[in-house]
Amino acid sequence: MVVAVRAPHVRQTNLTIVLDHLRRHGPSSRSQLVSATGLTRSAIAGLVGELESLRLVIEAAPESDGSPGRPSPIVRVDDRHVGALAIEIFVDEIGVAIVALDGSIVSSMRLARPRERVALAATVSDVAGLVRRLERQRRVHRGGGLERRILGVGVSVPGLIRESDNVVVAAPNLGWTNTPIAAVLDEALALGIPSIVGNDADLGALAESRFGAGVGSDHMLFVTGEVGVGGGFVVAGRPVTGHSGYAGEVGHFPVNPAGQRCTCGAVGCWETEVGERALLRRAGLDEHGGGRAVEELLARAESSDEVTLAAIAEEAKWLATGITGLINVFDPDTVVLGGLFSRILPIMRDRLDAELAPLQYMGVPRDVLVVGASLGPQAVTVGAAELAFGPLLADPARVMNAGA
Amino acid sequence: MVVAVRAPHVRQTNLTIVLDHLRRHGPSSRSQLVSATGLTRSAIAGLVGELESLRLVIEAAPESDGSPGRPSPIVRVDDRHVGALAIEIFVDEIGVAIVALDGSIVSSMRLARPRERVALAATVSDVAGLVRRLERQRRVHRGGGLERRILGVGVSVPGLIRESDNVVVAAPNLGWTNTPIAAVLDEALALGIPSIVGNDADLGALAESRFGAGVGSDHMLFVTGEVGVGGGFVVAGRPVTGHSGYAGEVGHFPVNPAGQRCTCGAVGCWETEVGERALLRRAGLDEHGGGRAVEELLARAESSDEVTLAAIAEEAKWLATGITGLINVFDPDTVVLGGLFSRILPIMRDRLDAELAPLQYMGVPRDVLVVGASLGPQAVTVGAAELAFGPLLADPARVMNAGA
DNA sequence: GCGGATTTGTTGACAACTATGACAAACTGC
DNA sequence: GCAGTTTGTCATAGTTGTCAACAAATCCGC
Repeated sequence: MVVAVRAPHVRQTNLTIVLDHLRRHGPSSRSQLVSATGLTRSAIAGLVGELESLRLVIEAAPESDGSPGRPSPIVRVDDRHVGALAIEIFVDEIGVAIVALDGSIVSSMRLARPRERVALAATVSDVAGLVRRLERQRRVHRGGGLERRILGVGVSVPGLIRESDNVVVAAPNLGWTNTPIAAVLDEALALGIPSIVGNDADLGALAESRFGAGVGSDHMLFVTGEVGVGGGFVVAGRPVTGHSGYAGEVGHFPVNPAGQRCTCGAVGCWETEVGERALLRRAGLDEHGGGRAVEELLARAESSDEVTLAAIAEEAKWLATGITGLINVFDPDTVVLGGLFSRILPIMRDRLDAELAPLQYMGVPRDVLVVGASLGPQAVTVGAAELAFGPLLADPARVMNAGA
Repeated sequence: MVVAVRAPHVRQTNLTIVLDHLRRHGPSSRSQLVSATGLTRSAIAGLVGELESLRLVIEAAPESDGSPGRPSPIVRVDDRHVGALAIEIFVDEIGVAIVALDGSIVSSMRLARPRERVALAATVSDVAGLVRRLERQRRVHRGGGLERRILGVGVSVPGLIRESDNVVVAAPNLGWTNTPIAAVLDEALALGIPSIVGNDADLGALAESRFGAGVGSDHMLFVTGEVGVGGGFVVAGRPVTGHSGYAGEVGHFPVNPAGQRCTCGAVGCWETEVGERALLRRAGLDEHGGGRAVEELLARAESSDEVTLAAIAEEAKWLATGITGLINVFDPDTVVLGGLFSRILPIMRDRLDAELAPLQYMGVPRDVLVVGASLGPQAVTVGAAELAFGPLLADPARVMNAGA
């Protein structure tokens, strides 16, 4: 059912647009907001005033910029009063963080863990413990200072997430199947705020598009090399999630029918040719060697080891193959490479460009920017927080008035 | 610049929602509109009244359905007063048609043409001639009857279209490059209505999603087998066009690096393995034999010719490979197969299902419906008209009041 | 056939929001 | 200090959907 628009929706939408503009473009004067939104001065005054009373933005004294006329007050996002709890679940570690509305990480904690503790119960217990420690730390640091309202909980999981009920349908590396992580976590944390769960690559894509290398892009494709390969497509700041939220599983995109069998059962998936395992294998290292093996590989590349450089060149070739397919299907203006891919990008840049050039469709120049991610490992943290901030951004007044 | 929402936008949006609902779900009573949109009875009364005075809908007498209460008048799309001109440019023929607001084809004409006339000038001159003949026929048939206002011109071209200025960037089968078809056509037709150009596969996707096999689907993927392979993805009734309008070129999606060289220059594109040329080649027929060769192939399949059936089975295998990749990337709820694929679907159904089953991601059931297209060759006609109706659907009052 | 229950259309008062225009405030440049 | 320019503020007006009350049209049971 398509819900129609009602009169108050106008206000809600315009509040969102102003807040969003400030988050994306940084501090702006009121008059800049007027020209950016097309609204009148009075409308902007009302909207900024309401956001200010919701403590979501602050107005600073006008600064004269040398041009004639009365100077306009500067409005910026107020990063002091609200926050999101970002929870990251990886195979080898878990992390929790408090993220402010401007995307900055206020405080965070990480915990390495042995493979025996990846099961649901152990994971949730470890996360709850970490959250309690973070809370204690916050209380000490605050020292009578600011109370930051936590508005949402965003959870990153390396697996397939069903959007409708936040269930982890499959997370092969964790051994989870149909795991109701959100429900279990909500009970353990008892914060009274429902968690929202997302796929790690999708969250990375979201963060890069809003605060990282994808800022300014309309149609961004994010491809990240972790143990496997993940991806996400973001149109106009919104992730394309697909019917159930499973979109972006580019790792299992068939590129080589003569290739290797994938963990998913099919043959020749993209992630059998690119990503950590494929690269380590080609470089003659243990493909299950994890982070330590990757560091070894990068060191060897640094010292121009031939086998290693050849492996990276091969990686570039297959990366280009898949990216070409995705460009033909999605037509992005920017492709952001994350994770392992962004680390080896400087080394494989030339080869990658050379492989991409002739593969363009019909000789038509596609004008696609291929760049490395700029947020690094923090992308997932920020992305999880963005997920948690979703309701606030969609309807600022409702969310802020709810718990006040 | 994101334009903010203003008060009149509410009405515009609600008019669109009501009109759209009637087009998609067929005639509805006012009370059905109330529950579908969430608006009040008074609001619906106002909206329906305005659409009626714009001559876009008609209200029929209430029909009692046996339930208690006052019966509600039936509202349906008025298909008599407005229309779109759909122009289809193929390699071997061109077609023009008048399509009503409800998606029905009012009148149409086709013209087969020799390969010598595919150049821009000859094409436009042939199209203009055909449009004039259609106009004459309309005038005769009308016989003092209804005047149908033509609100837009939609043009289908088998090539890459730049959305921003309706230029055909590349149409290999026509030999066109950077061809400003819309501008030239506007001058030749002199209708005073700007043409909007779309890719044939994208238009087929749009039509199937609104009036064909994709009705009711939220996330539809359309894959059509013509000489090459085209595709389109439609989310919530809107085509995903990409940054420049090039999205959906699934034919040049790399599936077999050990395969054949494609006309685009790359190796192993999907359309080297599936589509008319690939199928004819495998069946031992002339791959450039066109429609006649396809009919021969279908006849042989009918009489259970072994080579032909093996070729179709191979087609099913490669079709499944590509579809799997697209499902993993897009997560559609429905995949609609068009063109050649829908014709051979009954023959390859079992093989296709068998190939698709094990290729699902991580053993998670994906619950994707794979169906044949239901509009046949009319899909492109209807899709071109939908493109032309775009402005009307986006703002009914403005468009109808403009030329009145 | 008749009255009650139910559903729906209509009408007018109301609320929410933005637009408009007049005026005041704050700055630059001369 | 004054003219010119830009911006904030305020009151008023216009548009649109909501709400509540009432009228209309149907079904059902008697």
